[in-house]
Amino acid sequence: MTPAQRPRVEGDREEEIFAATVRVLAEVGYDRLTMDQVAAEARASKATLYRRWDGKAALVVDAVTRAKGLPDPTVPDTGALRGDLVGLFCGPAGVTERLPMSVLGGLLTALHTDEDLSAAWRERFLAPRMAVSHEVFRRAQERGEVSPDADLEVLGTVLPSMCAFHGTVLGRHVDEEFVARVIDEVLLPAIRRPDTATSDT
Amino acid sequence: MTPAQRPRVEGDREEEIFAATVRVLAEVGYDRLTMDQVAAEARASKATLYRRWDGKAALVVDAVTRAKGLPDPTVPDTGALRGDLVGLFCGPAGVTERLPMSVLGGLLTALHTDEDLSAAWRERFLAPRMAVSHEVFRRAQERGEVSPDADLEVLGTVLPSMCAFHGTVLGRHVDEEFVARVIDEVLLPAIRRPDTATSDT
Amino acid sequence: MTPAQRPRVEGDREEEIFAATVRVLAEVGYDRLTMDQVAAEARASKATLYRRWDGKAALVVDAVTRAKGLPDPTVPDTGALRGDLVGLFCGPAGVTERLPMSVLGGLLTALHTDEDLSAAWRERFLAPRMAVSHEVFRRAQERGEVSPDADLEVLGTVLPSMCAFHGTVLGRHVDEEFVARVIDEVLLPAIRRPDTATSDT
Amino acid sequence: MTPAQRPRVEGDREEEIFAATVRVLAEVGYDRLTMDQVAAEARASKATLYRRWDGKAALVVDAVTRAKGLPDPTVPDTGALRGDLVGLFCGPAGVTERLPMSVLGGLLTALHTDEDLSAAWRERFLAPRMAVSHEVFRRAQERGEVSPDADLEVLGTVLPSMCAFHGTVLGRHVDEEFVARVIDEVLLPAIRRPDTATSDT
DNA sequence: CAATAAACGAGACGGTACGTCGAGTCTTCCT
DNA sequence: AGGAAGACTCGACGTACCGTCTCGTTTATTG
Repeated sequence: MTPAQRPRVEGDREEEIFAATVRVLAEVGYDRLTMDQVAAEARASKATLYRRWDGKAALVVDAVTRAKGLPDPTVPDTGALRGDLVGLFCGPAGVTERLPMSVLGGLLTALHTDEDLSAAWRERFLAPRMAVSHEVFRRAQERGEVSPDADLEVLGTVLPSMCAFHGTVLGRHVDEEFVARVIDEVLLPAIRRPDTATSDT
Repeated sequence: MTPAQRPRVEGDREEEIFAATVRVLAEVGYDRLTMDQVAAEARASKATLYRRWDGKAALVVDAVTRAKGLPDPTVPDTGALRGDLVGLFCGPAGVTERLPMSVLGGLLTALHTDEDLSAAWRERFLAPRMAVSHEVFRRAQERGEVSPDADLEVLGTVLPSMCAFHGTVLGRHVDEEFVARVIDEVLLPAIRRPDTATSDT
Repeated sequence: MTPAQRPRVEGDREEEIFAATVRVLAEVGYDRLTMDQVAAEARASKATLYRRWDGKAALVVDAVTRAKGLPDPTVPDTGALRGDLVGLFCGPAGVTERLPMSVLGGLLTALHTDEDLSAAWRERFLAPRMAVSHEVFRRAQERGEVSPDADLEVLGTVLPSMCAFHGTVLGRHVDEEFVARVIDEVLLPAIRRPDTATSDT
Repeated sequence: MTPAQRPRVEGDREEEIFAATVRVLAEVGYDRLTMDQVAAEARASKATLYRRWDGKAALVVDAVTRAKGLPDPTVPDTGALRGDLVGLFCGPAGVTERLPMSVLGGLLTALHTDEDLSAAWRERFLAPRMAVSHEVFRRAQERGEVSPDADLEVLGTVLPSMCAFHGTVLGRHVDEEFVARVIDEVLLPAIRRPDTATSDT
């Protein structure tokens, strides 16, 4: 048998459970993930899981949000809006990986049902990413790339929305080409500075 | 004890089951809908449901797709892109109703898992709606409202994407004001004919 | 397609259905026999089966009772009780075959539940066999082999009872050796004429 | 065969489930007993039932075999074979109660199909009872009531067989009168000691 | 350094929904 | 007109997963 599995320091244990959760998540996707499977993978008991989290959805949200090793969205600074956006969405924390779409698709049901969960998801996962995106647009606006009266809140949502739609509803793979296409065909033309939008793929 | 067991015409039974499915769907939402409930509502047996459909998701997709009485997306013709889009998205088959978002959110899990189902969903539900949307843009292009070299495929996806994102992921209500905002702040500026995009809210 | 399946004369059709029933019965036993299987085997529709019989049990009872080709219990006459009994129970209509026990075991549930069925079973299947058995004892009594005040009703039930018990409850195979043993160790000693019971195996 | 598992208390839960099973069994009989009903009666979940038992038949066999409060066959000792047999078969664990026949009839189908079940039934239910019966005969033989060369195995089966046959196949009620009749008309005459068999009803 | 309370692994449990199966009923179409 | 074909309702089956619970064990903290 394995040598004595001692109760860990609180933070430690959570970390391992998060890791196990993300591992299972990546392997079978959200809806085929079961609590028993996570418990087994983490050599934990289900009681331990439910002691800390409200349920499967809460655990997954927490894991996806707080697991170590998960890439953080970083604010790139290429000096131009286009480069910043491509870097942000196609980087390590971007949407071109398979996992985010799988998780998002599976969570939607739960998000729609559970208000607490929905709030947690928005605050911990969405908000930081939207903030980074917003920051990118704000800087572009400062540089004069974006019209001063542009609606940054809406513009900042275009790319996430379209990536999510493509990845989940349309079931197509979200790659850099798609991201670039949205930027070039929708965002740059829409920011009302045609002179800076002449760059093409 | 058999209340009016009328002879069933070809496909009659399906109609009734679809109706019952949509009824339950509207009442409790996708994830709280159970096959037993649908069976009871339709005075059908579960065997009948499973004989025709692979499961809950397949039944719901079929029902949402083929049930009589569901509003069809119609091509409005107001003579201007903005009016057409508002009419399309805020009309009876639009996205401002509560049902479509509830259903969409619940289905995504299943869509992600089952390829057949996903295909059916795209072909029967999405494709017609996307076609209508595309048609609206095509006519606007003919009228000269939209630049001839605009990427209609991407532009036509902007509004559905953003409505779906707002309604499901962000959990906000999608109303006419939001639709108008997206049109005015993103779409019209992006179509590269600033002279026709001067209309404001 | 199969060539025209014309409606048959009533008795004819029943005969074929009985044959199919017995065929299926012999193959899979009573409890694994399904009405669909019988219908398919007989190229009949289930409606036809249920038009004539009350259900599975009734059909099987009727088939086992009235199917052509099934051996009838015949009254042997060897001049001695022992020979008559062995001939009766180990002959073609005897209990040493596999089918009767399989059928009997399966029917018991239904017999216990349905009074009509139970009556039919007793009248059509049991009664004739018991009558033959009784006749054998009566003749032995006339010959003086059996005491005049012996209780023929009980004695006549000993062998069927014990064969049924061995075959169904104890799950052992009923063969000629067992029949002979019961006759020699129980019946003959019990008929109160020790002088005629000295014959041993 | 159950591996030493640990419910709340060792075997506690099983006891309750057995009790519920026997209760339902006595109320509606074997074939109208459903697993859901037992689960409800025992406030158990079906999963619990199926975790421990293979199905309805296995549960019932186990319950009838191991439930506390069920009367055990006890070896009476009246000093005479006749009294012992009447006491054994008409006592609290005897065959004159309604339940045993109802259960036996219902189980036969399953016993015939499932070999494991059949073995369990024979070992746990039949064997102890047959052993008691055999013991009664053995003592009678020691006392000289029964001929030393009598076939006790067969003789011990006569009464169970005939009671089972009467109760299930013939559908007649098995009462003390019938038991006495079999003893007096078959068994006592057959034991080859006419001098001790002169006792009449 | 032993005693104790907290956290834990293991996994049985109640509950709910699932998807399947067979009995028996019913309609339609065909001959 | 009667039968074959087979869809239909009903109800029970056996399974899967969620979230709760109990038990015995391990660990960190106290007396």
